[in-house]
Amino acid sequence: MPAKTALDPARLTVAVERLFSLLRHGNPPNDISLTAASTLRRLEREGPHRLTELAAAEGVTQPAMTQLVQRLEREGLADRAADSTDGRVVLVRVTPAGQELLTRRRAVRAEHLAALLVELSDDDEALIAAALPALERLAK
Amino acid sequence: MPAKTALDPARLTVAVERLFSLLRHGNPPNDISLTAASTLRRLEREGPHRLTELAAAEGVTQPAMTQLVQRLEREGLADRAADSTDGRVVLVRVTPAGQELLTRRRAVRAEHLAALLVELSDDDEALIAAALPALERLAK
DNA sequence: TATTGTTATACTCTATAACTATA
DNA sequence: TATAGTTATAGAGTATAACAATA
Repeated sequence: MPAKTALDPARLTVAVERLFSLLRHGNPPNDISLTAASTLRRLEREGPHRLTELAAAEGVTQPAMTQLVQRLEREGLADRAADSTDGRVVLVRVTPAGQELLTRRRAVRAEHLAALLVELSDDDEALIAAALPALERLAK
Repeated sequence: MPAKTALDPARLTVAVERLFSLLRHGNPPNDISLTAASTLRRLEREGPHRLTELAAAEGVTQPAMTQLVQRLEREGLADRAADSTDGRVVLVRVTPAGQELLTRRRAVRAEHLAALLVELSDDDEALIAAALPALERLAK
């Protein structure tokens, strides 16, 4: 049990970039974007949001979120509702089709990552499993 | 030391996506793309490559790599050389400016990640440090 | 006036299809 | 013909600036 192990941020950064790239390239051909997936997950997890809230939460501009929601709407993954108390506000919601896509996407990615994991030693897998909660806290 | 800890691929996938997103949003405004960075790193690590090799290694199409190299060239981060034995071949190389950019980028990201790490407990940091080599092997 | 959201415009990044040049 | 690479075209995804509607 190491008391104070040095963690090299540059190495972790590169590892995260490479892992993400690997995961992305194992995607189904028509996978949605990172922001689209993150937005749908948020809507699933936390319920309907205003457009402005979504843009801030996802770290994109308001126009970018307008367009993202338009794409999600066009694909039937999200829809909009009016706010009864403020005529300016748009409430974005995930649709059942959007929820199904998230479920399917999780299954595909799990499968892909599982395929990568079989090439890893049990020890390595155990180390990653042990660090996963810490990584989740780091990712906030 | 757990003998057989279950590692949930879906959780790891989401953690990687969120970490990547976090790292990306902490970037300097004019950061190069994931593929551009990965390509430059490869050229720095392994020396000059053909365009086709780069495209295959980075998991993008040949036209996409043509355009990426054109952008890198325009920004002075890479250049092209002819192959003396095959007139069709283009050899792509990282320039000194490209190497400097990689160095600077590593420093910036390290700083950003370090800022995130101060909010993490020493135990969590140690767990991640312990898992880092395994993550690097997973990312191949 | 301030807030919420959209429209206009431009650039990066990617893909597929069609093409050119060399082997 | 096959291989290496480019050009043409289209769409996603992002940004900033200007605008419209509501509060």
